[in-house]
Amino acid sequence: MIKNRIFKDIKFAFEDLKLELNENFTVEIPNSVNHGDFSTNACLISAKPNKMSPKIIAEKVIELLKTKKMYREIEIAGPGFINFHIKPSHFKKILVSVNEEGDDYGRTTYGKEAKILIEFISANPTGPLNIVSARAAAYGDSLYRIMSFAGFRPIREFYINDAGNQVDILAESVELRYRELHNEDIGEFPVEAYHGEYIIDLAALLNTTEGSKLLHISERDRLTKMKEFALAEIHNMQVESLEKFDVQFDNWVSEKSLRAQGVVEEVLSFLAEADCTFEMEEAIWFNSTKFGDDKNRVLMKADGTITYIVPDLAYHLTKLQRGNDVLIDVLGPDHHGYVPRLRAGIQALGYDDSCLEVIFLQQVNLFDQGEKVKMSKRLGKMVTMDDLIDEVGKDAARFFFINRKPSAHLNFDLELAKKKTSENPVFYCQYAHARICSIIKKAEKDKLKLANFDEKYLKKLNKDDEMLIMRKLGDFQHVLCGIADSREPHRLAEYLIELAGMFHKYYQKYTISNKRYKELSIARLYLINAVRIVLKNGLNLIGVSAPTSM
RNA sequence: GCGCCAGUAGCUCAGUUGGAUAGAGCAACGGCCUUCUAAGCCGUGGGUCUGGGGUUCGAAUCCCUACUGGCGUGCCA
Repeated sequence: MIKNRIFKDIKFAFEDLKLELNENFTVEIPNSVNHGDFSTNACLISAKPNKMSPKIIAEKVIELLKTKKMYREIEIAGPGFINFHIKPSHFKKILVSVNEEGDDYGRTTYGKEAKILIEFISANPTGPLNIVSARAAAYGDSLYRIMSFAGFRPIREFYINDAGNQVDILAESVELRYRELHNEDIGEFPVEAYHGEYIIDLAALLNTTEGSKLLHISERDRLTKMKEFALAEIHNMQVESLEKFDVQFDNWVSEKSLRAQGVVEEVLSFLAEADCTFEMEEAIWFNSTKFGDDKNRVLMKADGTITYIVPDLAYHLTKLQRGNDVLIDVLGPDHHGYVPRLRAGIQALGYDDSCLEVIFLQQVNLFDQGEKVKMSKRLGKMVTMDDLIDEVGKDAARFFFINRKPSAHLNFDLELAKKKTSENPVFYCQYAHARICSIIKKAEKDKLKLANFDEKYLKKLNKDDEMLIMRKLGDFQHVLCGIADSREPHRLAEYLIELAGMFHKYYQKYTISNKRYKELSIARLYLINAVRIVLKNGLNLIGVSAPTSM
C-alpha cells in the first residue's frame, strides 16, 4: 500500500530530524489533480509543538524523502502541505497485487484479531421482521463482513426476547384466533393484542396438527402450548427471512434460557451486595443515578416479576464474561433513552462501560411514487422484510440500506429501487461488473487472453486515467479499515459507485480490447480485471451479488 | 421542560474524522451508438453548508446559542 509507505516515510523523516510529530496527521488523496497523487498535513499540524513554521519543516522533510525511489516529485504547497507524485511503476504494482490476490484482495490483519461482538436486530419474536429490522440486518451483517476482512474477529449475535409480557400477549392473541376458528364468540379483538394476519395463520397451522384438542385442556396449559408453538414458528419465520437476505448469525441467545440458567438471580444478588439497590413501595430499585442515569430504575415490581433491564443486563454480563473486547449494540432510534441505565448497570457490575458501543439506526420511511407508505402496527398494516425483498429484491434492498450513514433517517424509494436504469446506484455498480466480464469474454474470442499477460506489457499503460484507477484500487484496504474503525459501511457503497463511475468513463474514452494491439489490449484487460475483482469483493462485503452478465 | 439524532444544490444524499476552489446521483437543457453491453458517457445551469457568535494558520466539520424536523422521556420490550 502506497499510503502506508508514505506514512512510514514521514514518521521516519520526523524521527531523523528530531522533530516532534503530531500522530494525527493524515495522508490523503487530494480532491484536486493539481495537488499530486497524495498529500499530507503532517507539517501543518506539527508546526506548533516544534515552534517552527510548517513550510520550514516541510522543506526539511522533503530534502530527506527526495532520495526515496517511489517518488517522482515532492513539493510544498499552500500553507505547508506536502504533495507527493508517485512513479507510475509503483501504481502498476497495485494491479499485480489485485490480480494475484483475487478474492482476497483487500484483506488485512489491521484489526489484530480483536474480538468484537455485534448484536443486531434482536427483534421481538412476536411477528415477522419489519423494515427497521431489515436495515439493522443489512447494516450489522455488512459491518461483520467488513470487520472480518479487516482482520478483526467479529461475532454476530441475535438476542431473542422470548420471555416477558409481550410473549404472553402473543400467546393470548393466538389463543383467541384459535377459538375464533372453532366458532367461539371472542367478542372484539383486544386493542393490545397482535392484529397481524400471521396470527390467524398460526392458529390455523396449529389447528391442522392439534384440531380441537386444545379446547379441552386447561387455559393455562393451552396458553403455554400456544406460546411455545408461536415462538418456535415465528423464530423459524425470522430465520427464513434472514436467509433470503443472506444474513446469518453465529449465536442466538434466548432470554428464556438465560433466565433458566439463573443469571438473572445472580445479577440481582450481585447488585444488592454491591449496595446498588434499595426497596421502595414494595419494589426493588436500582440506584442507577449513582452511575450517571437520570433517574433510578425498578428491577423487581411489587408482584415479584422483574423488568426488562435485569435479563438484558445479565445478557450483557455474559458478553463481557466471554472475553469480548468491544460490544457493539445496534439499536433502533427509540432505544436511546435506555442506554444510560444499561451503562449504569455495567458499571455497577464492576466493568468499564467504555467497551460498550451503541449504534442507533434511525428510522426508515418507505416512499412509493413520491408518496409516503403509511404503516400502522396497531392495525397490523406493516410492510415486512419479506414484502420488501419480494418487491425490490435482495440486492437493491441491501445496497439501499447500506448506502446511508446509520445516524441518518432513511427515505427508501421503492420505485427507484425497482428501476433497472442508471438512476439506481446498485445497478450502476453491478452493470460495471457485468460489462467488464463481457469485455473479457469477447476479447478471449479474439485470442486476447488474460492468461497470456506478461508484466512487461504494463509499460503500455501510461494514461492519467489509468493511474487514477490504479490509485483508487490501491485505496481499497484503507477504505475498509476506515469503515471498520468508524462502523460506517455506507462509505463502501460510495467507494464502489465512484470506482464503477471511473470504469464507465474509461470504457467510453478508450478502446480496451483490439486485436491489432495485442500488448496494449492485454494490459488494459489486466487493468479492468483488477477493477472487476475489487467491485466483486466490495459488493460481496455488503451482501450484493456481482452478476457476470445483465 | 429535559435528552438523543438530523438540518449541505429544486429532490435524495456524500464530504476521507479540522485541510487547499464544498461534491455525486436524480430532475432541467444540449450532445454521443457502422467499433468491446447507450442499464453507459460528455457538456450547461444550479450553494448565505438553517441563522448568529466563538476557537485557529484554516471550520460544512469542534464549542456556545437560537430556530426547524424526527424520536425518546413506562414498574413496556
